[in-house]
Amino acid sequence: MIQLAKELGLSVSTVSKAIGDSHEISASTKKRVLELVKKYKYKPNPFASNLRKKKGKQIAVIIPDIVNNFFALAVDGIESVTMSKHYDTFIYLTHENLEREKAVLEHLESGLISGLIISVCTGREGYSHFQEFYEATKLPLVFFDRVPDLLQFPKVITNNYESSFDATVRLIKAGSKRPVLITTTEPMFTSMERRRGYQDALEKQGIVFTDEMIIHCTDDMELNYTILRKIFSQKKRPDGIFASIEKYAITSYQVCKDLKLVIPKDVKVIGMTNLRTAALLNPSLSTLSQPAFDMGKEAAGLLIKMIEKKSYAAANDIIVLPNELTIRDSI
Amino acid sequence: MIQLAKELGLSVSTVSKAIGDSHEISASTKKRVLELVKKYKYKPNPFASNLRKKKGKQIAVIIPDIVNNFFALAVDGIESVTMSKHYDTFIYLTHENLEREKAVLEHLESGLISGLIISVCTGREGYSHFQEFYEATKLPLVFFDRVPDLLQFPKVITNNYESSFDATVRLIKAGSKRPVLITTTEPMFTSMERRRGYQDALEKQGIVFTDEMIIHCTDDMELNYTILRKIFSQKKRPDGIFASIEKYAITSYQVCKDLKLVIPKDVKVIGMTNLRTAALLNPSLSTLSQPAFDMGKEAAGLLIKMIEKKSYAAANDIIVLPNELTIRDSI
DNA sequence: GGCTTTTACGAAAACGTTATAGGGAAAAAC
DNA sequence: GTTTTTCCCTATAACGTTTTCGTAAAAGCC
Repeated sequence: MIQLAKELGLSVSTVSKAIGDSHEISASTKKRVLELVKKYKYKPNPFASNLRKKKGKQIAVIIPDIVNNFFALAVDGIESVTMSKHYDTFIYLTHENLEREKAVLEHLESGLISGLIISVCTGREGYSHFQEFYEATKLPLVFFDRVPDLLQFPKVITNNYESSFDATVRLIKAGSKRPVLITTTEPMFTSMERRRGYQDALEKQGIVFTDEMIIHCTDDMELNYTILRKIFSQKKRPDGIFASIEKYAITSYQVCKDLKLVIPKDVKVIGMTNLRTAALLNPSLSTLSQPAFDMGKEAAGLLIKMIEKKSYAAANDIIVLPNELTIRDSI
Repeated sequence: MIQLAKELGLSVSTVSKAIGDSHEISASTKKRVLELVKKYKYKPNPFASNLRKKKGKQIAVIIPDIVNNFFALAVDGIESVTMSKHYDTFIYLTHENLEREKAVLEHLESGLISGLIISVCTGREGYSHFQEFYEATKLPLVFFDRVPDLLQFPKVITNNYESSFDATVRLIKAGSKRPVLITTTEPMFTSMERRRGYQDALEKQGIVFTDEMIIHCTDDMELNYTILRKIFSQKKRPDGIFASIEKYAITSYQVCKDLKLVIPKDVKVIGMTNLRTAALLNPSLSTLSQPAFDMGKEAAGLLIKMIEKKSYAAANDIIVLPNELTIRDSI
């Protein structure tokens, strides 16, 4: 910039202001400056700029996993916004590891970023690190999908309860007398909402709920297979599945295939998933899918609004987007 | 830091050096400093630090797409390395848009990062922006998978030629008399290598190659369906498919299903894909899959080595990893 | 014309680090 | 006993911006 100033016969302050499009600078000077900027492809040093301004145009995204269509789509949505607003996006993966999540948050307390989008890892304890992060930095935080239900932060979620209710009703109306819910052992707000929807649907449809109708699966695909196979080998086996997690729908299919249970005749299945190949499975899988891309977009939009203080009210916003039920051949 | 220095009765320089573990500082002082650092959870301001040191611990990843198992896995691999080395990772998506790719590169000339990992978007012209980026910044660049074959940069690729050769041979040995290659209209180094492997395998196996045996598909899934359906409706239709791009395998399945062509009896299929659901398709899809996670790991490892100048020789490294052929029921 | 206000620019300080050069005391070397 | 070396530490100047404040000239006002 000193170079530019010298060549233009101006001071660095003037050049800086011209680049920043300050009203203090005349149109003619701005034009002269910008021309030279273009000529030399000059780019202000972001570190110097951020240091002086005490903030930058960088945000971070913390998610459990990227090898998962839902999160990949969400990141896609986030990036589409940050790109258009000229923000840079850091990405951090926790792999469902709470310690890792805490470590990333602590690292970010250094002030590297101006805002943060998070989908928390499994487990419903230990939300305190988010609160601490906020106290320490006062930076805007936006949660999406996997949100800490007990904390007061802006969130982007889906209508898990209602859509799970609807999906379960569809299973029952399609003829399932004993539909089970496959969920995770890990406590999560989203799964609890889905479970509530499932149970309320049963009640509404006059089906008696028993504890065995909730099947708890894990992160271990092999183990899940064993668990499901055992349950579906029983004489009084379930005749419907609401798989509330993507991968459990896949395992269900595997088990049914191996046990020669015909979908949808013997077992009706609806899976909560964003898999693009759902329509190509045999039979094509009925899905309850989340508007992942839009969730990312909304979260990023909200965050940037908060960063740029265009909307102070945003702080307690909770944006609810609808899940989409797509009925295919599996029910 | 001034605060810390005051409280310890030391100068800021001493504190800075103690934190930086400089040999100029005695062990006892270091201990005192680090204790207070811990107590106050002090984190050096990265902008100030980067500004003064003229470099930082941030790198960028530029890829065409994240909603694609291959790239998601690669990012996972990259992040696993950057995380352990305490680097921060920016992510940028080009969506196969060359202009976007150029814009990101130009943006990064500001000096925000210390290194760059790229998988280029389709099209084999216009590699000059990479060269220009390098000239302007002298920053280390590592390419993976989609590499600019004409440029001298370190690369992480797979044995596309050999593995495509092998896959084609397997198709033929499984009984296909007229296997076709489905590839993209967009020129890319990887597809060209795959095509070479395919053609050489045909020749080796004594099958006469004709131009119609290369089927060009696009980014438009609807159009691809139409193209494939037309070809497979002909009386003299192909009896084997080597789908060299993930999504084309899916469309192939759809077309076969709709035309009531039985896989593998009527048509044998091998798809180049990292889809986790390949085994669940009907019939299960034989795949040639890329070691995406490892490619990401290698690329990030190489980049960080170059950044930290531990290995000057890295600059012209080309790391070749093997693709994996998994034969399932589709051939 | 004398007054205030506005416009357009520059000087200098600040942002929070790290690197360079330097210095004083203690230890080592002769 | 003097010189040299080593060990710790400090003062100060960067790094490249932005911002605050000051000011001269131009413009507006009666």
